[in-house]
Amino acid sequence: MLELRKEVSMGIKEIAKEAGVSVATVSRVLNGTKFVSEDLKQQVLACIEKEGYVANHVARSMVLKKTFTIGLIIPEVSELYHQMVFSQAEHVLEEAGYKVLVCRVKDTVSSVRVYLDLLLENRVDGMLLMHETSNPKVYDQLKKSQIPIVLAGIDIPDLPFPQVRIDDFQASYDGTNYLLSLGKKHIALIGGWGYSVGDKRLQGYKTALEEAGLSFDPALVVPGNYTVESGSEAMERLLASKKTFDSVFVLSDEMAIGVMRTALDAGLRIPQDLSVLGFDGIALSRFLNPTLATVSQPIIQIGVQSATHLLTLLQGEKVAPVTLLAHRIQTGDSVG
Amino acid sequence: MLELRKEVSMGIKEIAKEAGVSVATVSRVLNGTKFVSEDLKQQVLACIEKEGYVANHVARSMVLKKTFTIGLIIPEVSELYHQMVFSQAEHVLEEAGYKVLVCRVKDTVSSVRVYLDLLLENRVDGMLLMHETSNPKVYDQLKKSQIPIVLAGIDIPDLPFPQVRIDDFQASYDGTNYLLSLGKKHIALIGGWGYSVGDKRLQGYKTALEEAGLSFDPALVVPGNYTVESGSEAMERLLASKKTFDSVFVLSDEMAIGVMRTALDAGLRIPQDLSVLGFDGIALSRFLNPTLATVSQPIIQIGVQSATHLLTLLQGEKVAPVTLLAHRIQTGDSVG
DNA sequence: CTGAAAGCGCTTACAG
DNA sequence: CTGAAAGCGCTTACAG
Repeated sequence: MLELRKEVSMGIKEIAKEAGVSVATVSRVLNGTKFVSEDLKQQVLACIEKEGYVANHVARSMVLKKTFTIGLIIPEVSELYHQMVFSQAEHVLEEAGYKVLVCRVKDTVSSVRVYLDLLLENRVDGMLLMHETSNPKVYDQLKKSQIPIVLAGIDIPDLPFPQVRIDDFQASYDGTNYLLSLGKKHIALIGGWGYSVGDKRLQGYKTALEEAGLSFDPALVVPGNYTVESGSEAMERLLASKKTFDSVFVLSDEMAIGVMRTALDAGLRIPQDLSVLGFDGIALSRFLNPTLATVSQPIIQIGVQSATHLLTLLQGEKVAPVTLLAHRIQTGDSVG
Repeated sequence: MLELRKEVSMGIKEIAKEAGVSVATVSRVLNGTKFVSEDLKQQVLACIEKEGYVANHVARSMVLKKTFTIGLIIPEVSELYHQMVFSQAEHVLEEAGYKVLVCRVKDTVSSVRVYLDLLLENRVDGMLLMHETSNPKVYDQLKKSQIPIVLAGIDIPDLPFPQVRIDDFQASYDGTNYLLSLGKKHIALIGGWGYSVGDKRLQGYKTALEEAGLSFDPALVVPGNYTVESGSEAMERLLASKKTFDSVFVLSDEMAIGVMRTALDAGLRIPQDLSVLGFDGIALSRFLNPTLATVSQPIIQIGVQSATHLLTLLQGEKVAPVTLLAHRIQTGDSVG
């Protein structure tokens, strides 16, 4: 019992007493901040080892005014793409001694605000934003937050934070042209609208059609929320519309999985009856049946670069306002 | 400039001064811990609003000796299954006012120790362990840690912490019998060995074969690390072995995806030439082509239940040492 | 090189 | 109902 209580309450002060030194000295050997004579250092280290002392980083954070924690705001849907970006970013951050506090946002606007408060109250040193929001109040709060923030894979024009992403207009334009180049005339589009990235992709699609002299048919544009399930539902809606289409451009690979499943269930052959082009280029895409052709984002780079930028900001230096990374068309058997 | 400096350093003390009350009073309206007269409360609230005061939870954590943070140790591979369990657990924890600090372990033993130190130093209130380790030192450290811990989906017999999981022996036994009941005679097995859950599944497989009067062929048992890629490689190894097998039991759905891809590339028809049975029952399994038959874990329940148990422990109450949840066979077109 | 002491921003008995 | 004051476990000028 006594043992347990000691275990819990053991602090720098107790160590200092046992080692016969001051707390300042213990702190110094713990952090290596200043030279401590070898013998004292050994005494302290011995006591720390003996008592199984575990440093208290919350006390440390308080005086340092630095928590070594990065807040990450990430949408809960579209697991695979965001997970991969997150995973890469986390490695970089971890390497630099930072922890990550993840906030997975369910799509409502209010919850972003809640998470933002949470992160700010917990005094994160910086934030990585992977989720667009259109709430002006959240914008204001972000601007006032006084901490380094990087937008990864998204574009919020009103926010003065560095962005790391692809050119979504161009990527969608290229994807659409890829289908056009294969002779497709009726290209359906599935994605999420009403926010910057989605809308830019919609524009890229429209522009490509226009330049090809094809008319834009709103009935071929169906919303989806980036989950497999929503891809499936969007495809059902397209089939139910009785519209003619020879291909579908799906703005996430996960939705494309749902689209292909529903198409196959409807008796369509891919790509003979229907070509399916995805977006993201998740690792899984190459393992699907048929393998998925997709507009591939440089996922690893987005993660690594946005984290690296954040670290740079954390050191008080500047980074480019927009870092545009290259997308590319990944071929696959789903298009032909 | 003055504005900014105020913003940053604004604390409870400044609010108190502005509102003409004591810091104790501000603290009380902030936390609702004690009755404060309506007029004082309004004054304080007005100042907080006006100044955009953001409470400092690190200071709060220090005095409360409670961080409202849960540490989660999760393997980095096998994203989908663990991600789903994590996602569910997080919802429950978040609902109860806890944050989650995620540590994604790359499979080495030493890194578990690093993460454990990290979590302990940051004074997490409890931990959810989803990653088995066989390092005795880590065991000791865990036992001495004095905080509530729950094992989610894993089984470490030497550790006195509540477990929430399926019966892995039985699940594997049932899966193998399912294939046997369809007349399969040569069942290959792909999974990860050398730790409790994997070994139990191997035993279930062996026992089922034995009871069926079939001999166990070590050459049909191939290791994989639960990623899609490793499933693919394992299948390549099986094909290269020139062994005869009519079915393969793959101990994660993600590996099964890799297995199917490689089998298809080799010209095998699924399930006519080869039946593939997965394990986990991730949401994606129903969208694959062919749809994946799998031994389905109650993923949502594992996540919810383990988090709920942790909350119970956090309140000082006890929970059952082992909570066994039901698995079931999910049929699919990959088996026939 | 080492120590005494102040202070980080809160909460909470303890008085009044 | 409200306030003065101690204390949570550290770090770091400031002296010596």
